Amino acid sequence: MQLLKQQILPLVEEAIASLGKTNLPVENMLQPSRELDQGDLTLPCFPFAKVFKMPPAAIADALASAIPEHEALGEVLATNGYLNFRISPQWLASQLLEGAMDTIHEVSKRSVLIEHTSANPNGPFHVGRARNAILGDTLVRLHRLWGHEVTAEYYVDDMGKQVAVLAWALEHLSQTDVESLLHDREASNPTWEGKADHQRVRWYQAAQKLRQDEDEAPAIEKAIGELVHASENGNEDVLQAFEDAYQPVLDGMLETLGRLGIQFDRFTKESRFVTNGDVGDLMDELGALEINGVADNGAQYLDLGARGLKGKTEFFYRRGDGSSLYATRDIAYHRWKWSMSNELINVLGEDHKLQAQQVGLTLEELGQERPEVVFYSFIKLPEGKMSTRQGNVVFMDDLLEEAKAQAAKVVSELRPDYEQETIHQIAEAVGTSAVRFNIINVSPEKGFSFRWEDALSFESGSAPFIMYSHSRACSIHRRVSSLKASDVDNGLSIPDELPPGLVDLLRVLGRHNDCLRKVVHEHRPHLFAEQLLHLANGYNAFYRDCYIIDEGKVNQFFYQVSELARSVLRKGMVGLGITPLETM
RNA sequence: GGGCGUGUAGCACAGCUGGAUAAUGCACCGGCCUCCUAAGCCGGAGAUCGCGGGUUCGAAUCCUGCCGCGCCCGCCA
Repeated sequence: MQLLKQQILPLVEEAIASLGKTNLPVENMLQPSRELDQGDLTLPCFPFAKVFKMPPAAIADALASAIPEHEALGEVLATNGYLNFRISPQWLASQLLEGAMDTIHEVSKRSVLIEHTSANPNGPFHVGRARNAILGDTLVRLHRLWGHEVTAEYYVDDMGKQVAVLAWALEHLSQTDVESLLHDREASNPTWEGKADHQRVRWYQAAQKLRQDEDEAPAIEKAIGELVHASENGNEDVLQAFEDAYQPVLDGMLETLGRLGIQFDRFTKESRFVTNGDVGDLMDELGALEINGVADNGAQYLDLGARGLKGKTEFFYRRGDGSSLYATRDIAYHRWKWSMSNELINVLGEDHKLQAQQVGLTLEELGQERPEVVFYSFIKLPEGKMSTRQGNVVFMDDLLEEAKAQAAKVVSELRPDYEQETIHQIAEAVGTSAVRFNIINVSPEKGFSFRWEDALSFESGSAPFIMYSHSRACSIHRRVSSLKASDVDNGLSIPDELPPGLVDLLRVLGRHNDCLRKVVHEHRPHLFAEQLLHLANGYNAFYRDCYIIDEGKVNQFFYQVSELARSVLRKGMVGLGITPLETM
């Protein structure tokens, strides 16, 4: 808890100096207490044992009696060799109500470019692919909450084989061809009939199937190869045909993301770096590097083994025919990104780890920094891997519909008096928020299993739990606002005795910005999800212990605390992409 | 075969820049609506932290060797 640490660090350092030593790394050792019932900050005294030639417990005792009284300190207790500091709840309350939470953000404003999602525009999002978007968008929101200037960017893969396949299929296959090729597959869900991502992915899948066919394949491969080649040489007609093929698909995908509250500030097309000459210049520069190598057919690569890469060390950036590769364009893209921002963050699936290494090492070779990368593992289904080919995927659109339907069922049971329109609004907010939370709640590097049961859980440990606490605070706000001024006690005095639920809430609030700081710097949004759960939990306990409106009179102190919690909850929810409903 | 990641209660997961009784949710058992929304609150039970060594006053956390799972090792994207 930084709030307390700032106050007492000098006291602790003096106390240690009084035992005869200075220059010990006290600042790092004074840490947030592991066990919250022990206190707020803890100084383990074991490492001091050798220095002072005393048992740790005796050191803790000596330090405890050497710490002077301080307004911020509730109690200082030495137990089992630990020196525990408990914050004064009254002091904490006064600090928080005076706006302590608004003032401790960093002064320097950074401009951060976060690239996420960047999925190939060839079909609808399934839950696995959507993890990228949810993670990325949450990072965008949390950085903004922290005060950074953020650009959210989608890198559009508008050239290369995947789009070529789609464009070829749309040009050469009729609807009848497609459906007969896919006769053994599940039909597409009629709900999404008007959505181009669900429609056109059938053409893509049909073409993929044809490419497996021995008789058909050679001619198709030749045609697609020509398209790819033309796109990589910047052929404008071909690029235009590609765009006509993928743009409706991309629009459909973005519609899904929009429902989740995910938006982008900029779309940058991959072909841009080919047509403007950046890729060509880049390849010339790479060719002049010391670690450059040339294959028999003229293809070029960098030997990154010389720069510490293990395994396969040759990184090819230029084909034998002189054209560029995906990673080459990615490097050109990164140099362009660096020209605009002082921090780059990419969100990538774990399958891109090697590629990210190659891009990063090459950027360093060119004298540029490497971007920070947040990798995530794939979401599995209980039946196994999520795979479009095998048909065992959960589409985001289907999940969102199901979540909304479940939520609507719960709302109409819980609030029978609500009108249909209200129920739908609440259900949409609850459904989308729950889906986001269920995914962001898990640390990115962990591959987790998607289960409908969890995704549609609206109880403790879910987004609706947080939303519910927030709506309680809103309800109180509305009631107080509607009271006559004479019923509101204007004096703000903090009582000597505070109920436990209130103290817990204050302490959660006191830790809130510590958590946000960590999350923003270490790119670990799941910890912020946990913090909001604690906050909601804390608010519920406070709500239980403290009657804000009692017998028609408002307790001003309680009300101020409730209002602070309401505001922190609301901002935090926005930070996670949870809709802050005022009633539910 | 090599590289990277992961393995924590029946299930799903926090904690992993070493610190005191391993946190949370689901499921399970018991209690709380004449009082600001019970999508809530309180209590209970449930864990050889994958297995074996090592470093340390102290290891879920660091090192090492096994084992399981995932991803990668294309002049694809």
